[in-house]
Amino acid sequence: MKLSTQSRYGVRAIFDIAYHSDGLETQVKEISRRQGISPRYIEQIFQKLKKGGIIGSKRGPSGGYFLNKKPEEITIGEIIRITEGDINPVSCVSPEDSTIPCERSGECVTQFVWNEAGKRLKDYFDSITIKELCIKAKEMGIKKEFDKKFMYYI
Amino acid sequence: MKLSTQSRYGVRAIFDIAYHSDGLETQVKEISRRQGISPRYIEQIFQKLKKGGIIGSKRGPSGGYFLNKKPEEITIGEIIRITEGDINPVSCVSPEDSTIPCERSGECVTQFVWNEAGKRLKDYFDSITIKELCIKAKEMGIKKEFDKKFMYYI
DNA sequence: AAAAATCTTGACAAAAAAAATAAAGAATAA
DNA sequence: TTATTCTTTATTTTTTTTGTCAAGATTTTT
Repeated sequence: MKLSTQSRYGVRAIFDIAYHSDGLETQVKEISRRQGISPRYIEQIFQKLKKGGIIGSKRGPSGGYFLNKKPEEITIGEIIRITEGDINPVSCVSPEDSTIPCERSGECVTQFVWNEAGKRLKDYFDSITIKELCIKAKEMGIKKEFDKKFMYYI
Repeated sequence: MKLSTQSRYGVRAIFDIAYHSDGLETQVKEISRRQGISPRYIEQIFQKLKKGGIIGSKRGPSGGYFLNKKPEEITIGEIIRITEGDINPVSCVSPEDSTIPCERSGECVTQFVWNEAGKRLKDYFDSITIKELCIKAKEMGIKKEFDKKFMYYI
């Protein structure tokens, strides 16, 4: 009943881009340093999130990953669906597994419980956006770190 | 984000005792046959549930496992807490892991999200009892199977 | 008292999933 | 052209889950 680290890290990485770089190009290296996540692992997670349409990327110097949508348009649920596969406490009620429905479907009295639990999780995760995390972060006093490319020495 | 089979099987096994044997002594063999779960595995799960106080046991012929409480007093949440350890989508907010709180606690903006999600799951699972599963089973037309020891041939 | 049925305990093994690392390659900016 | 950064695919390691085994203890039945 635990979220995978890909989901947890994924949410934090997306938040990181939104909070520290205003959603603009951010290098894996920077996210890795700020969030304490292995850069290689972030890259792996970001490939999924990119396919999922949440982020885009640009190669080369001053490249990086950026948000494809505004923070208020990205929900936690959206991220988790991509990193986790789906949001359901059991796989026998997952839509993507519907090709192989549980063979006990007709006699399984617990099915509706798992279904309803999944529904509640989805409802909650879909109601929280990255923007709200940013607001929360500000409240918590987490310092914004501007990307070096925006810094000028005077 | 999936429940372990121990949790799913655990709930079904408890339901089985309540539904098919009215909560009285039921042999692992019978539960195994009805629910399609390996008898050894059921035994393993039942050891936890026994320590958790949900079921009791009696050895020897005509022995078996029985419910220590009425079906309406056993919640799904109770069972899952025993089989799963706790009900939380991440371990950094789990009470039992509080000895090793996440080292990023102060700066982790996602913590409250996982906390709240866990709370919603708990609220739901704690609101469903085994009795309700039994009612549901009757509605679904699942046939009650009386234990052989209550059967007399006339 | 003996035999059969049933739970008990702890260890063990197999399988699956998750987590993390690696390396060669392609694109881009300076 | 070179350094930087993402891309792709593979591999390795670790952890968790799932399941099995066997010897032992208890109780009922005969």
